[in-house]
Amino acid sequence: MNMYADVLVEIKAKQVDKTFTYLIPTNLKDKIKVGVLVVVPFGKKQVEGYVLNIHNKKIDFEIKEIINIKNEERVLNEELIELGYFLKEETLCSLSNCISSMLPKALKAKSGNVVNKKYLSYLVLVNKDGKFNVQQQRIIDLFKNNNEILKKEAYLISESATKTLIKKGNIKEIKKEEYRYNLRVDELDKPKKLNLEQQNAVDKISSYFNTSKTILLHGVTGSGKTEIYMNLIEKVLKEKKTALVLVPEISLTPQLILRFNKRFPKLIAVLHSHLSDGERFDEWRKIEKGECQIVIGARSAVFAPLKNIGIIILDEEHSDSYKQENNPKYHARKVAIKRSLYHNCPVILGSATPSLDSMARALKKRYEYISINKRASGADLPNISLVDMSEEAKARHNILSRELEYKIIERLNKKEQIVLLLNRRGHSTIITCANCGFTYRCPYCDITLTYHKTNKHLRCHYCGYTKYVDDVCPSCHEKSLNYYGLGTEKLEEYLKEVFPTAKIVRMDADSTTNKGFYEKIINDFQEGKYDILLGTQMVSKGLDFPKVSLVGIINADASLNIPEYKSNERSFALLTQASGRAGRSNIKGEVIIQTYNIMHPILKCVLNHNYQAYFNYEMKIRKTLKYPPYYFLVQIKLKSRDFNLVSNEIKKVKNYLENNISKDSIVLGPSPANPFLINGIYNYEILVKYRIDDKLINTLKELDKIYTIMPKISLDIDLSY
DNA sequence: AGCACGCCGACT
DNA sequence: GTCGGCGTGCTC
Repeated sequence: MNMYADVLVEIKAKQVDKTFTYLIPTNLKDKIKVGVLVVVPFGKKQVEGYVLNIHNKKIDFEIKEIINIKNEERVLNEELIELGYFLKEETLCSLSNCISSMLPKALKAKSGNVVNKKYLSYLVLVNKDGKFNVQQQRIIDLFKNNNEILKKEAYLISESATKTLIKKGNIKEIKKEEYRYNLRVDELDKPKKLNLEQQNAVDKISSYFNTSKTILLHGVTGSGKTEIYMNLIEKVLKEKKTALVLVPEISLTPQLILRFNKRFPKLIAVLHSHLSDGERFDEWRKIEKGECQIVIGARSAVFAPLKNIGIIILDEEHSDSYKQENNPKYHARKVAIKRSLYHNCPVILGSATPSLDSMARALKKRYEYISINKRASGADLPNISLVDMSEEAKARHNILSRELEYKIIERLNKKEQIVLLLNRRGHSTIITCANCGFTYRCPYCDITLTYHKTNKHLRCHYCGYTKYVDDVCPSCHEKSLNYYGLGTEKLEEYLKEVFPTAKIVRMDADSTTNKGFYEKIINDFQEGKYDILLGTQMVSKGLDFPKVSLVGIINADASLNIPEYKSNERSFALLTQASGRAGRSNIKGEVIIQTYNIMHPILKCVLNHNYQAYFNYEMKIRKTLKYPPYYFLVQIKLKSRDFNLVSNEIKKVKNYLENNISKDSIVLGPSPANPFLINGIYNYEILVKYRIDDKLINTLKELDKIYTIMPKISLDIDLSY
């Protein structure tokens, strides 16, 4: 009987976003399974593709044969294929785009550079009898304590003697696969004794094992959530099931990985962006083969090919990093919940500052809700106070307020540590000529350039454009450039001036470009090699420094003033999380927040550690303005290098939407996106707010079709904006 | 995405 | 008369 395979060819274009049927040649019949990669003829070309289905239905059109199988091991299982279709529905991206974004580069169809397995050569003893010279005997003796030895070791004694023994048939060479990423663990950790609140949480969550319940675990900063997770994982392992742990990229520190490894030696596979393609490939296959029962990783690890999952944990569930910003624009939380339905296992959403979305669902009883109100160490939450910077600026203290400066000196004297948050990198953000008013702007984007003093250049933080700068104005040639706007570099410079004896380290995207720098800064700070750590939001996430007693937030307004509906939510989380770095162990913590908006309601909530008040306040706004979680929101962006084209088309998009969706849905815009010009491309956006709209998705698909065909313009839809 | 087919302008 | 522009449409 003829067998056929439905193959998804690896062409990302939407015009070929469907499977093509091929005849399976007899010589490949037992090798071709659902989920393997194959090479097929496609038009005049050969392309790679994924086998998504095998059947024997009669075909009424001409058909070609599969040329070859690329890899005997399959790269997709049934669940991942199902997830691919799910992603396509969620994001409106092509299926091949969705599927390839779930896989490590090495396993994607048609990956340019081939990633191979790594092998090590070993020797095994075949026959220990015979006449040997001294070197040969020493090699034979190596096998007294080992069944197999590394070829390298035998070569250390003598390469030629080793080869002679192989030739004589006394020993034999075998190749074994070697995984590239391995964490060595010298000491093991025993479970810590849980406090009452932690134990209650564990008990309650355990009662939802073998159900697909989503549970929001709302625990204050430092409440010991990691310990709860590890306790739960232990129970899951006892049931012979596996665990998937997701954390934001930034908190996937070596410390966290080590902590899990000490507790669960050899059971952990790690997936994050700092692995090489080879390492990621190896980690993936460890998981696929069932050699690791626990996966810990960032966003894309939500697709890890674990079987028989017993629990899925999303730590810091409010984090923006769970949303993929390029296509397919999925949210890891949604994928996690989808997977929990497949595996019939609970999802734990952990956070000190739950997203409004999750909290609203918890209140509606869609999610189970568990809260922890005390820090595990017994420490109190830090004291938070606000400083009015408009007063300080009058006293010429516009970078550090007198209060914060005084408190820093106090901590330096007591040999306690300080963390300072300034959410803006570079030195100065605006460079203006005092003589003629010239301001440096990016030639490709409509934003001002940021000055980076370390290498004396200006940089665009959107497109990466850089330009050297001297102190002469390019317009009037006077030496009259002024550097306004505070970034981390300038803050560092200022701190070194004010506290000349303090040891200061800066952590931001610029100081951590080299591999391992991030890790090194964290380690050094933890070991007390520095007194002050300053940086962007990198310093606010999940780090645990017991000796930090003071956190200073240099400019709380930066995040509050961003014109986006989520800016309050982001600000509350950022400020609360940053505050949570203070006083985590036995030293009382204190937080100073500097602001020009001393009356801002969000700041008041942060000040009082009052999540509930913040939640109520923000929900009221969202309700009035018809934003999520009361309404769903879709963002539609239209982009082109041709200003006239995109300005005309965006109006047509708006008309088309208004005529083809429910009358109850609200179309906002078009308005220039922020920023309007990026890298020479003009960006417009339209937002659609809706509750129930059964016409919307099809209308969006139609629009998508129109603009995929139209040249020089592209449409971008974000369904979970 | 590629690549062929196809129908109109400017050239040896 | 032909060479070549890129609009349209198909790929199992």
